[in-house]
Amino acid sequence: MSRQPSKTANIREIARRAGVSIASVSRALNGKPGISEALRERILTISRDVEYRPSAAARQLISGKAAVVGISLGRRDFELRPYYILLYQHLTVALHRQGMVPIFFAHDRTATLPEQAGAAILLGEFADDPRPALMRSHRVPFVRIGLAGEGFSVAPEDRHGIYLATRHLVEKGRRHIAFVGDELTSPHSQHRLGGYRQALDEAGFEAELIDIPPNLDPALTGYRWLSRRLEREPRAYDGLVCETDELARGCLTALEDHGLSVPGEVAVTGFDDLPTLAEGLTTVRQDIAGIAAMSVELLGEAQASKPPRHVSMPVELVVRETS
Amino acid sequence: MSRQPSKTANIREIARRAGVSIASVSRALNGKPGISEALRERILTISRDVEYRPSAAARQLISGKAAVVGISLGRRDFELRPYYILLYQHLTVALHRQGMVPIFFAHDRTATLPEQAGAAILLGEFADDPRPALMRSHRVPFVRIGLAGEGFSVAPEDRHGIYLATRHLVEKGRRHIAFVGDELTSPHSQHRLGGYRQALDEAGFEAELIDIPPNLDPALTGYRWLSRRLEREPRAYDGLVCETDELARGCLTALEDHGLSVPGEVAVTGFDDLPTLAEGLTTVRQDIAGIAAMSVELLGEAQASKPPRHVSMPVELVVRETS
DNA sequence: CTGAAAGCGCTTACAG
DNA sequence: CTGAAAGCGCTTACAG
Repeated sequence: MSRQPSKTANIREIARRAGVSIASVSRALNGKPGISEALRERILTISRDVEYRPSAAARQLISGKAAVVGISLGRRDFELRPYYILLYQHLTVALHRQGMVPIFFAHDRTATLPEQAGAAILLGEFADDPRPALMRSHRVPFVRIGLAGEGFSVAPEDRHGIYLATRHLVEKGRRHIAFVGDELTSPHSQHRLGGYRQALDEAGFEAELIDIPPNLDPALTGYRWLSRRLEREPRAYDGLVCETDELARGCLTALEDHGLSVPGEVAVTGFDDLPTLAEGLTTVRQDIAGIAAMSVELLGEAQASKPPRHVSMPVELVVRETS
Repeated sequence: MSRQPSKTANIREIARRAGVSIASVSRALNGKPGISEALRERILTISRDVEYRPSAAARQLISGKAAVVGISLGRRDFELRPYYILLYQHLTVALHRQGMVPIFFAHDRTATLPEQAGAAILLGEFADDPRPALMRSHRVPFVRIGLAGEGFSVAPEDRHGIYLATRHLVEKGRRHIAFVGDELTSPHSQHRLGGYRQALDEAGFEAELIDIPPNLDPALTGYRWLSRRLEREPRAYDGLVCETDELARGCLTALEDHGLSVPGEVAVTGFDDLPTLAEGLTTVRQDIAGIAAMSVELLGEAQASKPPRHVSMPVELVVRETS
């Protein structure tokens, strides 16, 4: 906004400033061997100073195989959830910044990814997911988002986030705190559930789980489930730790329809901090843009055959009106 | 799948086959002047034969301004709806086929689009939407999806689709058919509502509208609304024409919870034919991939300053178990 | 009307 | 470790 878009500096400009050849700059930038550490450092610094952005076009032209990154969406239309849309959004931006081009693949189209893309980002992984093996057999470098595992991966601190939310409710004096989750046996839920259990253990309280069957509409399903529960026992809980903001919204609506005040009689927390959806909701914020950027960074490492690693992205408790 | 990906023919290959220079091929392909009609025809024929695909990378490299297309999402987190995700998916693929690169812009980030992209696709337009004016003032060619209007646009046959669904219920012998919509006063709803009214008029029945307030979770909101209505008057309707599959899902659940059989006592239709969500649901199918492809085609026309046009994409009634 | 050549920004053998 | 040069596919002055 403030600064001129300016003809973004290219490799030649960096070479000029560093007083070296463009070949050296290219090597430094791409982490290729055959260059001294000192020179690499100097070049990297300069490229940062001039806010160098590689030209996707040029890279693609050379590689023939365009710098196309296939973004493989999750099974069971998990991908049709708000959280993922935000992720897509940031992923397209983060990839473009690095001169890469995104193409989306519905889960059942992922078999065609290797022939159209040179790298992949896997979303919504599940148990026995065939995609990692597929990528390996086609030698497609990939990063997965959401779960730690073999190879490169990025995930928010699920466990810690739920731990923070639960402990927050304990500190607020809540004693009957239930955990509301969607398919609690899934590996993904396991982490969040773990954080809940830990906080309750520390407080010496009993855990109580509300396991919503996997569903396309968590808010509606959560609403119905909680409504039935409250009909039988209106005072069952004074705190609800929800696995997602959507689930929290469903619970909030059910509480309202049953005349229970929030946070007076029941406190509620969510997870994700989605725009609009999390308005007024105490929740755990994920840095979705950060996750996207980190994924792309790791993808670069994967393409450079560096040793795999998992990165855990920090989360943050955001206290609003529901607790 | 069947044919080898094969190194796609390039401009040089076409020149070789035609026995001319690559400059002539380029001119022919791009409709540039300075080439005889006869030669142009010959070259065009050959390029068709070899299924020539221009290299986006090379073109971008030259134009400097990359073929970056900003996809601007709608207001109020409309974009967080399943339908749009499918659209994004097909849009990324369609753009890539034409050598263009997608970047997503959240609605409130659209102001930054002109400096980052050379063209735009606008989704989820609303009344007094400032985006078209913004694009014009920055001379960014654009296409909008979802509503006819000035300039280029693509939309499914909303009106006709709902007309088909409503007439279908009439033919099935339904007499008390209500229309369930989300924010019925919006321009988008107007079209669908029009199709409903037309079919009822033809049958000589009374229209009845169920207007769900605009909401982040249509399924839940529709569920609650219908539940209350059914508590007062269980036999109020024998047919429900829903504006979207999501709304239909909410209604179906409400009917189930009230012990009403579908389609025995009440028939239900949706709109969109979303995967999983529309399973077993009688609905109106949109050709989302077709809409995406057409948008990209029109974008090409917009960039070439051709006269603006609106394209209406056909829809199709899909009869399943709920009617 | 047609062609030979330069050049877009980058990577990568090939020399040194 | 470092550099000069070729080349990815295309467009566009510049000559003819």
